[in-house]
Amino acid sequence: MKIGELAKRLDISTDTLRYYEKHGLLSFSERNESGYRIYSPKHEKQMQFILRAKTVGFSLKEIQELLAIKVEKQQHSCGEVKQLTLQKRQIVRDKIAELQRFEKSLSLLADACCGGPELATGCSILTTLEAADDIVI
Amino acid sequence: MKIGELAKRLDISTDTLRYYEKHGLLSFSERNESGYRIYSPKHEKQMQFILRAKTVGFSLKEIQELLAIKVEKQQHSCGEVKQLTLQKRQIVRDKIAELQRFEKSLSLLADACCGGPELATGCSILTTLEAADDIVI
DNA sequence: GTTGACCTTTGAGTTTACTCAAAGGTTTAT
DNA sequence: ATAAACCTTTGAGTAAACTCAAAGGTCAAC
Ligand SMILES: [Zn+2]
Ligand SMILES: [Zn+2]
Ligand SMILES: [Zn+2]
Ligand SMILES: [Zn+2]
Repeated sequence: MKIGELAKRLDISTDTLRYYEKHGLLSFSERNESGYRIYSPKHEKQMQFILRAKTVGFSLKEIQELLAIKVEKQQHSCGEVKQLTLQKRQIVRDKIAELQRFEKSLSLLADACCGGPELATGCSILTTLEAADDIVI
Repeated sequence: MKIGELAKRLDISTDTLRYYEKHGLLSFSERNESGYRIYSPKHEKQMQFILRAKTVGFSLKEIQELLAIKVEKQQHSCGEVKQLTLQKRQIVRDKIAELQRFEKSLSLLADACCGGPELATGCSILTTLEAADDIVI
């Protein structure tokens, strides 16, 4: 299978496949006489792992760590894998918490503003952001 | 007030102040005979607006729009300001939703893994990410 | 036998918000 | 007078994950 076909099957671009190879995520493939990459089902499986890991929120760097464990399963423990997963979850939770603070502040701002066609001179959103005391957060 | 003093008062770096000026967020200041930037309380107020807007989640680009409205309040309506705020809130909500999907998937993965010192050969996290059918999401 | 759809590589651009370095001019303190 | 602590500009680097362009080789079809 050449790169175009694999890309179509995975619904990603050929650029992405070359990018993953270059960055150590996708194993090198064989090349035919013309230098074209020739992929096997093993490569497709590996890509599915990568894409599934992305789906659950892992970054490419984190996926690299998972892959490193995966190819040397004998050298690693369940605990290591779980730790990576829990670490990631904590990062995600922290981001959620920050965004929820944003959401709350923005809601407070929006609720206090009439949103009408009046001039923005007295807009409570602007005046709140100007205000010296932090009402917002 | 020179740049170092303003930076200290705002607890940001002088680089950041120059960066904001260069990118159209902070108004140009006067310069003294030596070419040093000299800031007035007006500039400090403006920076406080910017920093407060950042605190509630606005990006620098969005803050530019807010500032554009703010300096020409007569030309703009409350509705415009509220719309920017609601737009931002929607972006934030979408991001939260995505992260919550991540959080759920990661929790499912973590809960299914024993996390012990066993070899990772049978780790359910790895096998789930390998699996052909999408149990995860 | 040439068009068009593939494939190759290298290198640069995108986004966001800074951060740092280099090379130099100015002010303040001793 | 000289060292330390400021200030200036320009330009480059960072993270993350691609994405695109240029310039060219390969292959199948008509
Ligand atoms: Zn109003
Ligand atoms: Zn308003
Ligand atoms: Zn286990
Ligand atoms: Zn496990």
